[in-house]
Amino acid sequence: MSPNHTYWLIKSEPSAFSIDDLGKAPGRKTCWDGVRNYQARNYMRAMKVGDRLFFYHSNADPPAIVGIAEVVREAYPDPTAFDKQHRHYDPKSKPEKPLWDMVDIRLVKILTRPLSLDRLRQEPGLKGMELLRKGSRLSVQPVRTAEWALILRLVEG
DNA sequence: GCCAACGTTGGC
DNA sequence: GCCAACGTTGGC
Repeated sequence: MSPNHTYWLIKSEPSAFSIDDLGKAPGRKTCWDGVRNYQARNYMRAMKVGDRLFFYHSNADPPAIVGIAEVVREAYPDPTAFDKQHRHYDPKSKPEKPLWDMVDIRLVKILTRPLSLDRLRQEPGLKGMELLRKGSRLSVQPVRTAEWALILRLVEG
């Protein structure tokens, strides 16, 4: 088993960008812009093409893992940080010295049966999962291989 | 809508 | 370097 992260979880509020939005995007691809947290950014920088991600709906009813995606382009500067009009504008990030990065992802599958946060909490094997940690707000986080495999088994019923 | 948890900012 | 104030996240 590789010591490097290969699995991740990314959060999105479905009212902002949902798994269905990803499914309807050209090529079922999107750039994952707008991340403005250093730890989340660093995790994105560690992503490799082919890494898989769980797509999680936060601020949703219910909050749940709703799909699987994969990394199709590794970290590169997030242009929304340079745009004064943009909601995620950050004057600290300059084109000649970008502070914030993004990756490109592609939808792999939409889960026919989403796995709710409640359901995940019922799994003893997921006790240490970052998503389930009290107060956890990281929007990009690593998922352990064992956690990934366990969740896939739940997905398959 | 509430509010706990968290990250960032800025005064000192 | 400390820490209060503030803004945001996200479950409920």
